[in-house]
Amino acid sequence: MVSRIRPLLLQRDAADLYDAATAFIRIYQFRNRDHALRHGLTVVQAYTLDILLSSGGQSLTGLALALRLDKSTTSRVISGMTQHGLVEWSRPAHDRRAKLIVASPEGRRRYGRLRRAILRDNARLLATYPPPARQAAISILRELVHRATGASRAPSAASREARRTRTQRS
Amino acid sequence: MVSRIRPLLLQRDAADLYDAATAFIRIYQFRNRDHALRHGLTVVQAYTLDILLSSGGQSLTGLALALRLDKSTTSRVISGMTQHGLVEWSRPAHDRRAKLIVASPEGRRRYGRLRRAILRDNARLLATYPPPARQAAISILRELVHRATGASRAPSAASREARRTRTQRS
DNA sequence: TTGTTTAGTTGTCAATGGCAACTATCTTGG
DNA sequence: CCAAGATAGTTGCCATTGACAACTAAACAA
Repeated sequence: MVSRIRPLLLQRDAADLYDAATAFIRIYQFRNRDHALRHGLTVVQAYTLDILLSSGGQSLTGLALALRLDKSTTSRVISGMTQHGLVEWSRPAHDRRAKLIVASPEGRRRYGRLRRAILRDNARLLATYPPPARQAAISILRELVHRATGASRAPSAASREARRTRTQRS
Repeated sequence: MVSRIRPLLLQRDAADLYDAATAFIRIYQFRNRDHALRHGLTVVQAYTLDILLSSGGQSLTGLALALRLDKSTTSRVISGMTQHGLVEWSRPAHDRRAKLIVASPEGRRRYGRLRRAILRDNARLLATYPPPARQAAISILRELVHRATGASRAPSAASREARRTRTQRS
């Protein structure tokens, strides 16, 4: 069916991508976690604020989809963040079951500081690249994200939903 | 200390890298988790097997360092994996406190299947790139990992800080 | 109006992860 | 050799993450 000649090189690149991506993820994940903790946020809280700030506000269900978490987990996350004064919410007039969740000033401040710290790190990381190489790196990451989003879903309902929401958020 | 002219361009690229990396991490993380679960492993178990197989065996402390987990967590992970027949361990003759932990045949099998599944995914992802672009993507990822590893390690200071901050957080 | 669907919450369970306190085994300075 | 310290792992306790199921309340549809 498919060429017997194709594989070897592709196989090797696929393996290299796996190893590189794994390492990348682990490094950045831990780095981001350290940064978040230093600024008094957990990783999930930072993601939540990211989503709230870039979208201007979300329902709990929308948030759960964007975070790819269960509604129940999301509900508890928001409850914790409300207690810590990181988010605020109100009942939209047109649907009194729903919550409209937004970042509080304090949440905005903390996320802003966190983001700036990470950006400083990234700038240091990129500083010695020539700009075209920098942009190449970024656009390749974007491309991989794009492909992975479109392609490899062995779609649980959750993932399908998540994709839909994420797409319309951007 | 550094130039005031510190280019706007760099700022922008740093921000772009942040967004792209964040998206990349989230996508791959969830994809890997789905894959792992489908093959009867958790993410941590998959990483553990990866480390054990590529190193040929580890002490618990070494594993904890590689996984960046606390010894206690690692101990419990290994205990679970032992019960599930994914790893085996022995007491090295020269130190009867220590554990030498290795992957069991079953662990090897499952990890192998998981890895092959992910590689198939990656191959599909890369298939339509021309090989030089593929390799560029990979080497950029590697380079970023390399830089992040060499650079931003202030691990003890970072963790200490993080701990302190977390503690004083109400 | 009466189902039905939708938005969130709560109960329960398991896994993840950290810190502190503990046991058992080396290792070293006298 | 031996007491003191360092190391390797384990366990107790706690908080968070995460899923699933059962639930309440509000909105919607026939």
